[in-house]
Amino acid sequence: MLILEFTKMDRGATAETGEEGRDSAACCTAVEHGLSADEVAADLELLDAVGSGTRYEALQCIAAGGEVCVCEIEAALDVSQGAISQALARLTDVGLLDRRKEGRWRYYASTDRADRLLETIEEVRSVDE
Amino acid sequence: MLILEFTKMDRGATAETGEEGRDSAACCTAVEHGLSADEVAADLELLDAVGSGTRYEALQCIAAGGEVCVCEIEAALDVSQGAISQALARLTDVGLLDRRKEGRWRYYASTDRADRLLETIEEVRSVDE
DNA sequence: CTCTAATATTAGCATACGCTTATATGTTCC
DNA sequence: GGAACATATAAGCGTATGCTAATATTAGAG
Repeated sequence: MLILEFTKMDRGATAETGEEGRDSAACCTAVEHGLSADEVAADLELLDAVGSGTRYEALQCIAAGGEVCVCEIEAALDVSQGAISQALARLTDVGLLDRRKEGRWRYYASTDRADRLLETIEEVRSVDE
Repeated sequence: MLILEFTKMDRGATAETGEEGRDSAACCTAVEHGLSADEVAADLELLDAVGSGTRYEALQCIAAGGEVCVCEIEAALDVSQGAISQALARLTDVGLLDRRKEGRWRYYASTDRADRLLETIEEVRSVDE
C-alpha cells in the first residue's frame, strides 16, 4: 500500500500542512504506472489497431471464421477493397493476424494475441457497470 | 488443409450455384462475426476510450495507484487540466473508472472492467508474434 | 457572502485518421 | 507472351479527434 506524505501546494501556497490520517492516495503527488515508454507505445499501437470499426469487424470476422480470404471480408464489410487491404495490413503489423499466401489469394487468421484480446473484450462487455 | 473450389465470379455472375460440401470457409462467401451492431458499437466505444495516449496512461496510473485524485494525474501526464478532465470523463462514461467526490476534489478508481482489460493487454504484450 | 482552489465544460483549431480512387504487383490461365 | 483476377500500395481529401485556452461550476475558508 502506497502512502504519500506530500501535497502539491505551490502556486503561492501558504504551507498548510494538515496531513492527518490519509490511508489511501494523497492529493497532488504524481502517480505512476510501471510501464516504460516503449510498452505504452506498443500497447497503444495494439489498441489503435483494433479501435476502428472496419478493423475491429474484420478481426472479429476472421477470428470467427477460422481462416479467411480477403474477398470474404470484402463481402462482409461494405467498404472498398483498398480499405480492407489496409485494415488487414495494419492488423497484421501489430501481430493480430497471420497471413498466408496460396495461389493468387491470401488467407488471414487471427493470432493468439487477437484471440485473447477479443475474448477479454467480450467478457468485459457484459460486466455490469 | 483447406481446399477451395470456388472463386468469386459475380459482377454479372451467371447464377453459378455450386454449393457442395464445404467444410470450412470458402472464398468469397461472406463471413460473419456473431456480434450485433450494438455489441460492436459498445466494444468500439470501449476501445476508442482506451486508445489514446493520454487516456491510456491516465487509466494505467489510476489502476496502479488505487484511488487517485485528478491533480495527481495532472502531475503525471503533462497535458492541460482540461485535457485530463476530458480524458477521465470519457473513461468514466464507458465504465472504466469510478468517480467519488470528497470535499472539493474527486477521486477516481479503476473498475473491474478496466482491470481485466489492462491485465489482458499486458499479458498479450509479451506474447511472441 | 466573497475569495480562492479543484474540477468540469465549452469553443476553436491543428492534426491525425480512414476512406475512396487510382495505380502497382503478383498469379493463373490461355 | 498477354489478359484477367486478387491483393497491395499510394495519393488525396473530408471528417473526427484531442489539445489548449477560456470560462463555468462546485466546495471550503475566512
